[in-house]
Amino acid sequence: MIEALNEEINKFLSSLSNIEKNALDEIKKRYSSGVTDDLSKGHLTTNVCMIAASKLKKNPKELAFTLKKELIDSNKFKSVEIAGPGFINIALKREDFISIIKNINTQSSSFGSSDHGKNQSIQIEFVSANPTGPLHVGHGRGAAYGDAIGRILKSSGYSVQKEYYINDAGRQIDILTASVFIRIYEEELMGYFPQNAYKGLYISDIAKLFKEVHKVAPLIDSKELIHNLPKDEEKEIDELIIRIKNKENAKWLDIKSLALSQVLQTIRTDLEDFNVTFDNWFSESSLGDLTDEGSKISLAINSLKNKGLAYEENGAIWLTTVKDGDDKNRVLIRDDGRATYFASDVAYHKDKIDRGFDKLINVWGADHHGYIKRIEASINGLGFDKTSLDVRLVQFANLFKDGKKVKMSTRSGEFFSLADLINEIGTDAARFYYLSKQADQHLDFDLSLAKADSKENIFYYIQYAHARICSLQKKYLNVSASMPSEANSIAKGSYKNCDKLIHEMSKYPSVILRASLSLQPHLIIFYLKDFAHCFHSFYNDNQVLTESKENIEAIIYCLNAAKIILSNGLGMLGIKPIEKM
RNA sequence: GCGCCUGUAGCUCAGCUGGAUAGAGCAACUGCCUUCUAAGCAGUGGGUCAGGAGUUCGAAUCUCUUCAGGCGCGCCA
Repeated sequence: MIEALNEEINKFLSSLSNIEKNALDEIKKRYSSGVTDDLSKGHLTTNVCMIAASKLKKNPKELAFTLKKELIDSNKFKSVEIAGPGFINIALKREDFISIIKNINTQSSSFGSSDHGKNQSIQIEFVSANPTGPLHVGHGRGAAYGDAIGRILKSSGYSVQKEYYINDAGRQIDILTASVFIRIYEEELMGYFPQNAYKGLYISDIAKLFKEVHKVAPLIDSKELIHNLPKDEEKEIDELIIRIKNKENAKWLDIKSLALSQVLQTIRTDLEDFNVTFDNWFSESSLGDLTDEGSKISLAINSLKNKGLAYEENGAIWLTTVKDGDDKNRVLIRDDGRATYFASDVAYHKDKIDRGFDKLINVWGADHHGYIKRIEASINGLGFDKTSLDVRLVQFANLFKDGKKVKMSTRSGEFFSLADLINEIGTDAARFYYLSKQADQHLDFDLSLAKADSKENIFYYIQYAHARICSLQKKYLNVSASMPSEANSIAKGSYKNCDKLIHEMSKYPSVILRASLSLQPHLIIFYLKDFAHCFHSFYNDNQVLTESKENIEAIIYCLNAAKIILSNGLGMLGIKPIEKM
């Protein structure tokens, strides 16, 4: 019915005298019509008169008076009122208001979806954690967020691709490989273990597996490998890596290959358990090498050089990023000839754009915010529109258990992994609490609360509403052959108590649209909380199953719509509704 | 020092491209279970939207500024 209202409003706007086309277009763009906050203001409301008034320098109430008359004359609505500074509030005819129930039941799982995206292609890159160990709870938030906005955008009519970028080419992978190497040759190396190697149990597991699948030949010279290494922790591990690569290259490559595939498999499994899947896994190493002139990384850097944006200084190759607002220019190729992580990233983003997406979304940890300017500069430099990239920052989540903060560090091996979290509270509750606050804000994740059977656990509050409806339906089907398909007594007005519930349901599509435009899943959570409250209140006021047969049918039909709302809303968050508590 | 984010009820947070009396949960206090799941409902109290100035019909929302807190400022990834 909002469409019908807007149609009348547009007719009204066009009929205004002395209106320029520009002004008309702007008013049409800026005004909004929607569902009222609550029934005391009618069903629908529009601010068009206030918007038009400021544009046309007229009195909003005068405009409202004229519009009101035309809306009444259209005979499409039950009543029209002017309110406050110039709002127009509309009450729908009973049958139009009630039609929302049938609408939801008919559209069912697709209710709330739209074609707003017009099938534009969006690529979302998220998680992309270094494959050096299992995912921790910090990664979980990015995973939940990226996956949720993927689901929301898809339902809003976008063609979505979800991608994981595997940083499998850098120093971190070398450290991972060295860590496994040391565990494999623990005895020969006489228990030597550098400070900066990864200490997690999974390293030993990979070492053990390696020994099972490969014939482990003895080291050529174990003493030489660890003899007289630098004292500095960083230099120590780097020197060790160089020595192993030089002296034991075949073993190094075998170990690296197994370590990487094992860690990636763990990550993939953890994500699947977390109900997150990717359409594409993109490997950094596939960007190739600087020594290969035809590689993606060489082509990207040459393109920047040819445009005069990359220059040499102090033996390194730099990209001018300052003109795009960066603090300083950035190094692409180090003075020793190796590419930086940034160079790979430039090539990666070029590749993404070359693949033809209309829009790219990167979900990054908030600690990377200083990185945005330079990547935008590189996109600009490559001749693309930097506004096609939207970087969404996700703040770290602090985990609290029994009132104490849980620390996380991959290297020390002491961390609360995503898998631990899933074991502790389950995938759905974990996703729910990750998404319960704006992604770019700090989140205190309280494990005890997420598990609690108490009122303050909003996750169960919402699920409880769904379960209660399921329970009613089950009881109804004990005495009836099939689910009802009409809400006659509500339509006739002989059962009015659920109007508030219906009104609340009618807000759902606009909530989804708003969440998709702003990429904010938490809006859905807040809506669901309000909606669940509305349902619980209704449930408390009515003894449904003792009503007349006609009323029972009408209410069960109506509550099925409510169940669809809850189920669809949770579905946007990747959460399964609970049928029984 | 520069940049980004944040400051709303005792606590944790919502608040749409500026709109109607600033909302919710928890905590506190009152009530509601012989009836569909009380993990529920109804109600009461609680606010100078950090401070100040500006923009306008209208500001928690936009601009400037002060104060307070967090994060980032590598030829790391």
